[in-house]
Amino acid sequence: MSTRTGRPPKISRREIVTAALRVIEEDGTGALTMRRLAREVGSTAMALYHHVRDKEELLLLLLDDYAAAIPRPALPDEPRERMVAAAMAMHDAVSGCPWAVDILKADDLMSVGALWYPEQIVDAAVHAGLTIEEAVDVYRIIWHYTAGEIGGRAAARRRREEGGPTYRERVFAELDAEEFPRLSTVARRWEDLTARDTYAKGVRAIVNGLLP
Amino acid sequence: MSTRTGRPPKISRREIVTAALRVIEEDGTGALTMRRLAREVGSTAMALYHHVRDKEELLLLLLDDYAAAIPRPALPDEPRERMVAAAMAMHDAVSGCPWAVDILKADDLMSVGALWYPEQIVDAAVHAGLTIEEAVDVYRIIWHYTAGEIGGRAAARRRREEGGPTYRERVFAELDAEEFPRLSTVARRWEDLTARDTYAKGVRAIVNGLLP
DNA sequence: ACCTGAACACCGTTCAAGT
DNA sequence: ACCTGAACACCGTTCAAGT
Repeated sequence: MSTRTGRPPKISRREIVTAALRVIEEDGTGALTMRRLAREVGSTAMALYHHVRDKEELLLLLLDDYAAAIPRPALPDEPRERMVAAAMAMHDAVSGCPWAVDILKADDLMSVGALWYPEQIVDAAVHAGLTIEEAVDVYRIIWHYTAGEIGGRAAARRRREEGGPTYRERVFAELDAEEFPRLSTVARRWEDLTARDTYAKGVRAIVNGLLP
Repeated sequence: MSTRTGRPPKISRREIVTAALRVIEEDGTGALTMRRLAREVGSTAMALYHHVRDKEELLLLLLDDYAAAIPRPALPDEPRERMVAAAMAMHDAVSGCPWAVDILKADDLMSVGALWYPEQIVDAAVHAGLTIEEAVDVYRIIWHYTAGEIGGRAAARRRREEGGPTYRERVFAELDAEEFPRLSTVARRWEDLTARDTYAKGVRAIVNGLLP
């Protein structure tokens, strides 16, 4: 029997997390401030601190909530293909919330709700003949690659939205063909060349390069 | 003959950049604020805006300066080995300034001063038999992996310095062995397993996986 | 041309007080 | 127990004025 006393809560963690996800979805991760979030749940910024320790804990909650909600695809049995498929599913999941990379990378591992991906990758690697230690290495290499790819793409999009010539464009426009013979031949096509999605190609290379 | 008039400058771009690098070296990238930097050069925050457009341009200048100062290693002739060596040199260079990842990734390419690395990698890839388009893909995959690895390691170090149990530690302590059979067997060794430097292993895998 | 001080519009977070 | 308002200690940047 619950006999807790005191003022009944006006807002819940659930409400806060839901509102936070909505804010990010609508106005991007930069818009998620404690004050904005408070306004969103009809309260004050300081009330939030009664439900989450600080902003970092909030982001962690957010991530768990988000990750747990994503459906898990059926994976092929063959270990190689299973690793690639699990990596791509992980990539898709995190692509949906690029802000998560900044939280996740701190521990080079995902939140509870997202541990399914590393579990699958490590398990498949062991089935492919690696030791558990090697399998962990493989997972981490794949994760670093995934985090780098998503981080890069998120930053590129942000830059594109801001408009105006990027630093790279300025640099590439006056590239010295003597010093950079290869880069100068692709300078004008760089935008197109780098717009292609090469994630799968990279994952396959890593998997093929690391499995016996 | 220079006949420019007006008040003579008290501070120069050079001075600003040098001071900024010193601040970062001494107190980390988080300590680099316009106000702190101004104090360091004996001026006001607002005076800085007469020499750099905004903080982003300052960071770009910083990066160029830093990258240009790094000595370039001699690379082996054999294309595969050259790619690996160039990637590792790039990794070393950027490791020295993890803050650079955030600037660089926006354009998935480096500053002028650092263009040497992609040039070498792309060139070696072409010598290994790839088309220029494929070579650019390889470079980008390597770069994403490199950025992810450095970003992850920088974040891990930051976290370690802060002390206290990480989120991962808490999660791993109560990991369900039924749901995560693989991860739970390595949970207690995770710290050690992930402390190992696997960058070279990853780069070799990518190179071997992508070259014919 | 270059520098300054005051001010703007923000942050995350703490603290003492209210209900 | 939960919420509030005021305040602290910051940010990057703009603007009008000085030399």
